[in-house]
Amino acid sequence: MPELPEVETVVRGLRAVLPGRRILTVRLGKVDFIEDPAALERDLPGSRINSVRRHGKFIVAELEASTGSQVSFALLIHLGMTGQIVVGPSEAPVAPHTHVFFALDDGREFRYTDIRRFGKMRILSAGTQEAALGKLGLDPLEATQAEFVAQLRGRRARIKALLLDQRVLRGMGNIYTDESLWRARIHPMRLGANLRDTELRRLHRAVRQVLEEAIRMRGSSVSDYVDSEGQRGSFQQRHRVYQRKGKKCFRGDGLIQRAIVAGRSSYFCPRCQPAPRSRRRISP
DNA sequence: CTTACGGCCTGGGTGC
DNA sequence: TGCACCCAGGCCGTAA
Repeated sequence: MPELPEVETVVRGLRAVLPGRRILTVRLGKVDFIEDPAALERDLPGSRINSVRRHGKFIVAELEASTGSQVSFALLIHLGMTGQIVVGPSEAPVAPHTHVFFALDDGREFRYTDIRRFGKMRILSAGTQEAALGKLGLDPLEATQAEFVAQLRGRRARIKALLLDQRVLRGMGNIYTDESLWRARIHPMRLGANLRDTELRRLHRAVRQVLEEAIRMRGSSVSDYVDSEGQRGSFQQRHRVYQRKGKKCFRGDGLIQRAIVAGRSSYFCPRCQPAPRSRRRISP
């Protein structure tokens, strides 16, 4: 499942091959995950890719319309759960569930494959970019400790839900949320408002460490994630809690538990990550 | 306004 | 062999 480190790895790969390239033709398969397929077919052919960047879990390719016109727009891609982008020779065999093909001016082809089609693709004109991306919260790697703490302090939702909320922090998903909470020794059901500042600072450090290490290891390949060169990541070898239910905690004798928190399966060590005092429903 | 929750989309994996 | 069921991330509607 592509989260921040996987998307960052894909973006770095694309950045090595796409800037300067021109899109010659567009071919589409199933289009139900594309906001406006006709816009892709209309605007992309002849356009030039100026840059590629990551915004949370989104990939943003900045484009310039065909020769001379100077009109700039962007292609926004979200990989969802199973989205993959590969840039390679146009004669390479086509993977199943490949629904987008861009022929590039160096003879290669940009392909988007997405088994479940939970991904999203849309064209952003200059005016709509802020509306599409402005709602997102802090980048967890760019946020200072003070900004991070300020964003979570006083919030009454569970810390797991807050970390997953893209309006609070952009880019965290289920894996890195659980791994960060384990490192910070914070139970996923704790409420933001009940965390001490020292705990929030510890969490900030844990989030940064986990994400940075995961990026160095080119992400986690749990099921089918591969980067733009078709390479798997290796951070799954460093997972301490994710999908380790019943196994021994790396820090002691605790056994990793699984529970649904914020509607997501969550893994944690009940010994290192003490549960909040369960003051349940007080309804009459 | 904030939070919680259920449902929806899709299809591979699992278990019976 | 078949098939019901689970699950994933984001989003939306609804309720408290």
